[in-house]
Amino acid sequence: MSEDFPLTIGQLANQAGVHVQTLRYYENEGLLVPSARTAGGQRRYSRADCQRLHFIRHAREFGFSIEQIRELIDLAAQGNRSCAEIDAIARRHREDVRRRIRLLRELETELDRMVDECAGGRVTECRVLEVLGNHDLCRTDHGHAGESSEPT
Amino acid sequence: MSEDFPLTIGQLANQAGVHVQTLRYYENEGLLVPSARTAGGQRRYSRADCQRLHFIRHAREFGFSIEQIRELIDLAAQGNRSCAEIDAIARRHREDVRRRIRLLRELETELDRMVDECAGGRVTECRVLEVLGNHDLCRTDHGHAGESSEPT
DNA sequence: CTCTTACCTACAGTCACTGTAGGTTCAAGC
DNA sequence: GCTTGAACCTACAGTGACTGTAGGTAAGAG
Repeated sequence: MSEDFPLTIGQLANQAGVHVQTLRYYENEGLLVPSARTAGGQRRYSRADCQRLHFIRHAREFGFSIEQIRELIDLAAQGNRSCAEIDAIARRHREDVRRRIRLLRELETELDRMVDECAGGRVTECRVLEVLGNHDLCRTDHGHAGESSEPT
Repeated sequence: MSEDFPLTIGQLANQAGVHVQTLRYYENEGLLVPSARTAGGQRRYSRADCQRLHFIRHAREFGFSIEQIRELIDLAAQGNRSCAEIDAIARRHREDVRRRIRLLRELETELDRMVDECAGGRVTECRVLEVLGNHDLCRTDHGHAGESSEPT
């Protein structure tokens, strides 16, 4: 299952469960530059590169942005400093997640009312269309709950 | 406050609280084609156009995608049909919202553990970095909670 | 008739990838 | 050493729902 280091891009992608293009993208973004290349220009990833990728992937699963991960990696490299800045990034992200949950729950409430009140007749008397056409039928000021393009 | 119809793009944008470019984008997408243009080529929006925009904006606030809104408008135009398809779109969307809430709550749990356990010392002993570097420290299989690029 | 404001089209940028085209390198088998 | 096929390379376009910009045109007031 485990292969010898250094790994090719395909071996690393396979091991980490990401696409080859994703690794090239991370390199472009300066997150994961392979520690070597062959004479012919092919990427070779060391064990440290591999650990770094796992850190990046895990942080992505936690919903941190590429930019935040870049900051985390930069801060992590200065082991002697206080970890206050790292904590601040994580706390800010948690606030963001909480805010998104709040907005989505308001949205769910409105969707529940809309869907449950529709008696299922003709289109002309559809409650869903009625609610969408008239903001006064909403209980909460759901304002901008669903439309922002923020990640889940 | 209210202006006479037909409205210019700027007047309509102002009234609806969207950017002028957004209206041009909706036209490109076939969602809101103004019912007239001046001899010089400037857009003029009727009262019906205005109502349609409010429908679109409200649906966007509900988190429906442009594609879903296109379908809703198409279905709404066939007033005599059963509204089952409209309900289905709304129900599917509600399921999606619920799934996103579930994933975000798992994420919040992990972030809570991570942030709360960090004692705030040096970077080298930072719990946040430790958790991100080692998936075994997670309680749940948060897998793909935070990384998908779905809208809030 | 001028001036300013608002409008026009067309295109690039956002985010975190994903997909494609067209060409090159590597490692294995002969 | 040579051939073959898989994996690799770069560069660029596309996703969704906008937002921002450049360079030019129309409308309406004075």
